[in-house]
Amino acid sequence: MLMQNNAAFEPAGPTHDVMLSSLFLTSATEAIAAGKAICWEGDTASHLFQVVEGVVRLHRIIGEGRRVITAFHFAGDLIGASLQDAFLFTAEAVSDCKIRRVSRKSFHEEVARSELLRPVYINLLCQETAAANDQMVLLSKLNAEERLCSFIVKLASRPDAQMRQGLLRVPMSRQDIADYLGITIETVSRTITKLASRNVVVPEGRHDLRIVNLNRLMQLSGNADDFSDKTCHRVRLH
Amino acid sequence: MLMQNNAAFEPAGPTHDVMLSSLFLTSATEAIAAGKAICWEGDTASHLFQVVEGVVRLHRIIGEGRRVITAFHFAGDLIGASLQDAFLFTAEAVSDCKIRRVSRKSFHEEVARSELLRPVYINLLCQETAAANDQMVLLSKLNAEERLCSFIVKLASRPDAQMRQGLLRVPMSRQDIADYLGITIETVSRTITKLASRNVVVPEGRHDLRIVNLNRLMQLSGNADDFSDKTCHRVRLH
DNA sequence: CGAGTTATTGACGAGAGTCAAACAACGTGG
DNA sequence: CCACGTTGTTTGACTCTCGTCAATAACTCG
Repeated sequence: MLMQNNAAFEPAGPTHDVMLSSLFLTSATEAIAAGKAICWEGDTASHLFQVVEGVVRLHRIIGEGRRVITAFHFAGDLIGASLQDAFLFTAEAVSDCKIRRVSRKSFHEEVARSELLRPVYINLLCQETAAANDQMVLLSKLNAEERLCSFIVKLASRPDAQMRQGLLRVPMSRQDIADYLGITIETVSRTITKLASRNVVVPEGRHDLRIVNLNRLMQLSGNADDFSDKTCHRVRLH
Repeated sequence: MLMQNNAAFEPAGPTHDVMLSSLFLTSATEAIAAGKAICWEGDTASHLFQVVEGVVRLHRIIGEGRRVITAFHFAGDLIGASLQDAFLFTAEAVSDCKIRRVSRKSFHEEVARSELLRPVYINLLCQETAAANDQMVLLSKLNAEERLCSFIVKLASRPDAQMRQGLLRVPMSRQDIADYLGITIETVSRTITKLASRNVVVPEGRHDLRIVNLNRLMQLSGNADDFSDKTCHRVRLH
């Protein structure tokens, strides 16, 4: 599995963020309380959003209460860049968030106008597709332990991961993690317990994980080969 | 599950195809024998391809021989539109194929130059993401029967599906289907047998399915609600 | 501090995976 | 055109991972 970028959750790379972010700077930030929705699946996608602070989850509901989380978005990320007419997901704040919004119309006008912005935007779309492909691989072929380990590694690999002394912040609930990884909350729980007993990661409260053995964690994630160079050095434990 | 377009396998819509296709018309068609590769995962993505004839599968290999097929591409479809530097998949001919190629460089130059082509290209990228999201939902939450039914419905919904008297051509092997749906070849086989015993679809040879009860098939695909209007009328049995 | 929510643990079962054997389809050469 | 070998598919028996249901425990927040 090729991880072509470190942006496994969010599509935007750090350098590019800055450029597209400029389009959002004119609009005021809105505060979204944890659990509240930002937009709804099926609604007309009249706006794009940027996460300024906090974490957002995108999900779909299919029949009798089956929920699939298709992505998490973090500070700096754009939401809705790859939409045509309607939202293909409901976006909700995982934690208390601050967001900005711009109309889809003006966003596309600005992008169409600027020779500089255009490749950045296209790059963003490509990264979104790549991230979706990675997730397809995870959902197709990895077992529960591999899924969870690869999730934790990705979280820990984020440049803005709030980690000190190997303590990783996990803003989302077990249910969120389960729905993102295509397993149940019980399996998430059991897998964490198993990893803890083997001293790979140890939970500290509901929203923190102590990363005890990062190498082991990466091996267990089932993409050991890929994390060899690029991703590895991004993970700093202190 | 929202199916925002009929292009579930291939990202390009019929009207748009024509426009981007024009970029390929200057290059000669190449014949690719069934089973032969067109490009390899990890290689520099120096070219984009268009399928002129036949069916192509995109796949990734992860550790000890686990293969994931991320997409099938049919006549008219572009391969590699969402790539940045390297191929994120290996592309192979499912059946004997004809393809055209253009260099990524010239493709992007042409797109950048043309006010008309640009939105078409962006549209294509968005549809690719949407298709990937649909697949994520399938892989996350549908059981074997739902996966297979939704696969068959998608195949049958293609405008160019070679169907007469309810006979649907299935160019890919059971193994291909299994690797695309995230199940095993045995499960695919057993599920087809079960569907046949219930008179929903009946296999005729290895590469044809008789669609006996399309409504039932759509119900079983687990997205019954969505296929109600849009997709339904695209499926013509005769 | 206590009610409500979220997470963990246990017991059990079902769906899908694995391994292996039989079978059918297809293509080739006699 | 049929026999044969190869390849792909189906079926069976068994296993195992993960899902389900239910009870307990831990955390959070007013």
